[in-house]
Amino acid sequence: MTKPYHHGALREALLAAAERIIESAGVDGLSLRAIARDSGVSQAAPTHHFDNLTGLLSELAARGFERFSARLEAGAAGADDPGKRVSEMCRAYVGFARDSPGLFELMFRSALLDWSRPALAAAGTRAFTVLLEHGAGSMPDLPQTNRVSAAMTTWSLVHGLSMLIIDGRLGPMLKKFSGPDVETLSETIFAVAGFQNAIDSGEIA
Amino acid sequence: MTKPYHHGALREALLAAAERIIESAGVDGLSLRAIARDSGVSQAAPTHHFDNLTGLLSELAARGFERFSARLEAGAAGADDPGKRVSEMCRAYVGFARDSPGLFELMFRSALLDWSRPALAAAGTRAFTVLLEHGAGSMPDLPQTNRVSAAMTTWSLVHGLSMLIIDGRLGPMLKKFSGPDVETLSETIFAVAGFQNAIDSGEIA
DNA sequence: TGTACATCAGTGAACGCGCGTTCACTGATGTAC
DNA sequence: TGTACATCAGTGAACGCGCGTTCACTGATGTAC
Repeated sequence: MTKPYHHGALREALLAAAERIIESAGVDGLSLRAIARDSGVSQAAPTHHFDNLTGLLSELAARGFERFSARLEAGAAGADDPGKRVSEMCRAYVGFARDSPGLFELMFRSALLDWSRPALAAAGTRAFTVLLEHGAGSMPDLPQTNRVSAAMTTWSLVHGLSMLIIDGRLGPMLKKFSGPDVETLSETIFAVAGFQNAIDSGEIA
Repeated sequence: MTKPYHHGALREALLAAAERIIESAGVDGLSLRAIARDSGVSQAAPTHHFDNLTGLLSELAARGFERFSARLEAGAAGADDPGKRVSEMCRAYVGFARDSPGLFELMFRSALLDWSRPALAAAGTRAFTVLLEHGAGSMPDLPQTNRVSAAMTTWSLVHGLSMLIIDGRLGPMLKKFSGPDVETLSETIFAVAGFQNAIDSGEIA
């Protein structure tokens, strides 16, 4: 089997390579040249598929948000009690961040992305929609402001936890202060999120 | 007044320049050369004061953590009710992030820092201590694990909010979904943090 | 108080590096007739 | 079914850039006697 001159599916291959690199070398290790190298293609080849590095990263982030949304939904789908649903969604959120820390970082470092691209904007919006609908689904009668506030409180909580975990200093800090381990802390916070949601929805006065 | 050959306080000047650059060009715009340029000094001069870029950034981050801790303490000091104290500390946390987004990002991007440096490690630990003592100060009888959990829940919540605000996409998203504005949302979350703390400390069953 | 000398804190040129992007090109593919 | 030709998807060399760091140097400062 000889290498054909035309790759056939270089666009997909480049995105796959980019994800591989982002997870092994970090966001800052990503470059068009590294991606081309990893794909076994000349350094100029990517320009036939993407305007520039920002374009490639934006596409990668868009796909990341799609998978992220799907995972959040799958998490929420596994529970019917509203509080539990939020807890499970939070577990999915942090799970995604821990499984794909590089991709997660990319998705939330907007300086690297072009949010005016429709695919990315749509994917990002969808992720928030999932959090809003499943989190605040149990409070359809509340004013929209309150529903959004509740969703954003949940988002902030798990986003902060994810960031602190990914950054790598949370574990040592917990140890130093004789706190729980990361898993136990996460469970506590998932429970708090579910509980908080119950308060917001009026189930608990 | 002619420029003396010896600067006199170049070390301080370099750190000041670094902070100026980090806030105007972002963390990724920082380089030793840019710092030297901004300080009006040759590009090789910084090596007489810092081992390398990581050393300079670590020192800058350490000082950032000092100011951060002081601000958290000042916030907490302005209130005596435990819940209020936590709320005010959260306000200080987010306020710091919004006032110095570049510095804040640097402080929480450990890939850029050398946490084995004593000054940085001490400053980081101190920040957590402040959060722990003032947040969980009202629950001295609780097991240490619970106190740390409570402090970390608060930390996660405001850290997530800070990150989302700084990243710049929260505002547009709130608008798109007819949510509250950033300030109102922040106030809500500060209140939630105080309330959550009251629950954790056992004041509310 | 003077002076020799060590040390400190700068300069400016140069190194090699990886980067994004452009360019003229060429091989492969698809399509109109 | 053949064939001419346009278009597509690659190559490889080159561009200019900013970077961290090293080097031999020199001016300024401080100190021992």
